[in-house]
Amino acid sequence: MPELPEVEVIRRDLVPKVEGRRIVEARLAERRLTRRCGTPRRVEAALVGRRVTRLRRRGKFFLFDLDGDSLVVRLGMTGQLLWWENGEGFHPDRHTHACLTFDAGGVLSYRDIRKFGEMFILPTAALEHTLQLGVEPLSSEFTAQALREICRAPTRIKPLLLNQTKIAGIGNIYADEALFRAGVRPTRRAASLGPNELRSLRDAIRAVLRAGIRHRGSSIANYRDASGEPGQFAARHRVYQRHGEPCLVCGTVIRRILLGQRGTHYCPGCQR
DNA sequence: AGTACGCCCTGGCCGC
DNA sequence: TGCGGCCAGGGCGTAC
Repeated sequence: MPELPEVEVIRRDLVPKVEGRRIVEARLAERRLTRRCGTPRRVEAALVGRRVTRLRRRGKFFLFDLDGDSLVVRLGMTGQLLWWENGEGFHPDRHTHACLTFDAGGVLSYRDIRKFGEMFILPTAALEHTLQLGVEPLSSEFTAQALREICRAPTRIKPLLLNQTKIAGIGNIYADEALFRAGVRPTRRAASLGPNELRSLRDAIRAVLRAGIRHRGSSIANYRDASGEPGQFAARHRVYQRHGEPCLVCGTVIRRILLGQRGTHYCPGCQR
């Protein structure tokens, strides 16, 4: 499931391929992709002939800037953005829902088994207002003080970390891993966290996201990078999907509970 | 305001 | 071998 690190890995791979390139052909074959706004035909028409000036990331969203407008891509649970140099080896299958051809011949395809992802176009100036995303956790704005403000809420800490309007880009895997590294139980009320815990959690969030990027993402289910390769970070998960196994730090059996309808993994020994 | 729950969607897995 | 049933879960809408 692509979260901030996976999106960032793909973005970095794609930057040298697409930045400065012009889109010569666009095909969207799935109506659901544009459900938030527009239609497949309108998005296709808005893409052809446009040059990608920059490829940015905001939370879990890709932003392909097109000189005034931006193509927004979110991968949902099973989305993949795959790059095919000169179109070589590209064969769309039943899960390939979109395909962009660039002026140098490269092809960017969008594949999504469960169709939870989306793809639409907005004026660049409207992005922030429309997407309603919180602070970027890897930016300098994400200080312990910023996290303290976010945590002034009666909610439990884990659902808060998953709230994209508070902090952008954290999903189920990195929330569980960050809480483990910070020694904080996912069921704790956010407002009950002390200064040391807030600092520790802020540092843990940044460390785990950076580690995820360094190891090219977590390949649970079907995450693949732009070249179709899996990431290596899942082997370094300390709690996520390790329930029933001993904690690597204290040996206590990792537990799995439901929190906000999400599978939640934690160590009862290390997390208080 | 938080929290619960259903929905979307498909492949993988389980039990029979 | 085959098939029904269940599960995962990001984000959103609805109800309480």
